Amino acid sequence: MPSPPAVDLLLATLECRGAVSPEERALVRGLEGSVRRFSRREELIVVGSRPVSSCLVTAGMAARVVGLADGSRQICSLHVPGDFVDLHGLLLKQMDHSVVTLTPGYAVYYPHEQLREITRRSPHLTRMLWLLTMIDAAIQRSWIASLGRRSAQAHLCHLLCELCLRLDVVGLAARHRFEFALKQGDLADVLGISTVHANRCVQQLRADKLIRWLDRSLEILDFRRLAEAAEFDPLYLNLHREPR
Amino acid sequence: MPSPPAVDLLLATLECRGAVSPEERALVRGLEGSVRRFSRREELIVVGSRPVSSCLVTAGMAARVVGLADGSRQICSLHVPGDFVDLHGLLLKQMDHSVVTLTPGYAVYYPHEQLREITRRSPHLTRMLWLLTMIDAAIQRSWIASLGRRSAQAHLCHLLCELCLRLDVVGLAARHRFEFALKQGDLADVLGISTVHANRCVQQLRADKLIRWLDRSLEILDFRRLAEAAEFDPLYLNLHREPR
DNA sequence: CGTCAGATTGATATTCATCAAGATCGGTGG
DNA sequence: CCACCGATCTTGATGAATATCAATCTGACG
Repeated sequence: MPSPPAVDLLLATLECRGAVSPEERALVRGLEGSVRRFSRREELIVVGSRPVSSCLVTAGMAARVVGLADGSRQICSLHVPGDFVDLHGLLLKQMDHSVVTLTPGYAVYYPHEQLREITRRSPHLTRMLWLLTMIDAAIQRSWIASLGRRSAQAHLCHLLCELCLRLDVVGLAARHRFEFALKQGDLADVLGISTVHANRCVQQLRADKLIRWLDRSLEILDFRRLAEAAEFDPLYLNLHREPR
Repeated sequence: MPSPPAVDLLLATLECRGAVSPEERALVRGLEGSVRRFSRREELIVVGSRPVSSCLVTAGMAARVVGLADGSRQICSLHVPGDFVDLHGLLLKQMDHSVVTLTPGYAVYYPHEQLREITRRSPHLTRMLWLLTMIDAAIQRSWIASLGRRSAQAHLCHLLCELCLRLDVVGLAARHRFEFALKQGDLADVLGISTVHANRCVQQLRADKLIRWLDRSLEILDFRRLAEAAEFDPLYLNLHREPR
């Protein structure tokens, strides 16, 4: 499988949030990144490094990871196709966390110089890139709320609702069904719980007939009930076009 | 007590992260905001609203809050003098959370139009404002790591280390001593635990002679040990000037 | 067939929540 | 001045959520 068209994914992600003019579209299409194929458990970006390019996922899933001294780790964001994993590296010079892959896939690295050029040429595109990083931050806030105040069970429901909508933006979640190739251990590192407990939460969702999850493919059987269990409100994903 | 000079605080926050040229300084000094005095438990920004200005705290402490249906709430960021609480409102149109005050203080509201004008006139200042929002996001990531993988005790240690350094940037934490007027219930909403448990964690820090906390004033008695207990690494706060 | 990673299950231990009751303290009306 | 009040802090007892440890089970694959 070759790498999916990176620029189309990026445009889909942008256009879901606001209008993109033909000139701006041309600017984005002018980006030239280097494609990288990855397998599971590769380090796309290393903590402490000073990247000179930003990494867009085009297939598969990656995660930002903070490692603790006792060997445990916390995943502080998940990235699906169309996501800029480290656009913030354009501003923050030194990485305070790593980015690792959770599944096989593809990524494209765009040199910061090209992105900076875009910020010089188009204030509106600059705002849209900034907006992408702000949506990222909004997702992090919702994760904080889940970690702090939701049960592990509700947290898992919330996560699945979020992923389904985010994948739908890039056309990867038709009929509430999407590829979900995480190991349960990775899921535990997202939810901040043990692998054993993560497994029990998954079992519960299966028993409640809320999801079907077999072999890397996950289907949400009843989105409404899942969203209710999680008090899920998609407002924070900014899935509506705003006037410029 | 009158409102502290807002622009100086903002400049201190910016200059701690990078150089500001005289012209840029003039641009910032040209900002005209409206001052607001607040007491505890006021809502500076209401969830669901569409702000037309961004709010800079100049004295006291404010927090972004997500409320859950069962009446509980999670604080997903704390804001100290010099912090733009909702700069992201410039990009994200509708607020996905509220901002409430945790202590009395002052805030200044800058109309988005003025901020947008800055982004038109100075690409470098734009990047610095963007950087501020990115530091905010980095702090949120570290909170996620604490919520997910640290004990409540270590989480509290980490929080106090962070606050001490952030307050030091604006000169409000000389000799590891700063005003900390949160109620223990608010602290619990930061840490994602119950008030009772928060109290026990505080007691423990007192018993270990790591802090003294009396009457709104908190002193860190042994920063090094506190940082060790938390595995605190200040890298994420970006407290070093980077070349433009 | 043996091996290995991952999923699952059961038993037990820790952490933290909840409930209830005092203790403390500043403010307030009489 | 003093009794009272509400908010907050503190402490103890008990229960629920989650971690940890240890097996077993499953399927992919050399």
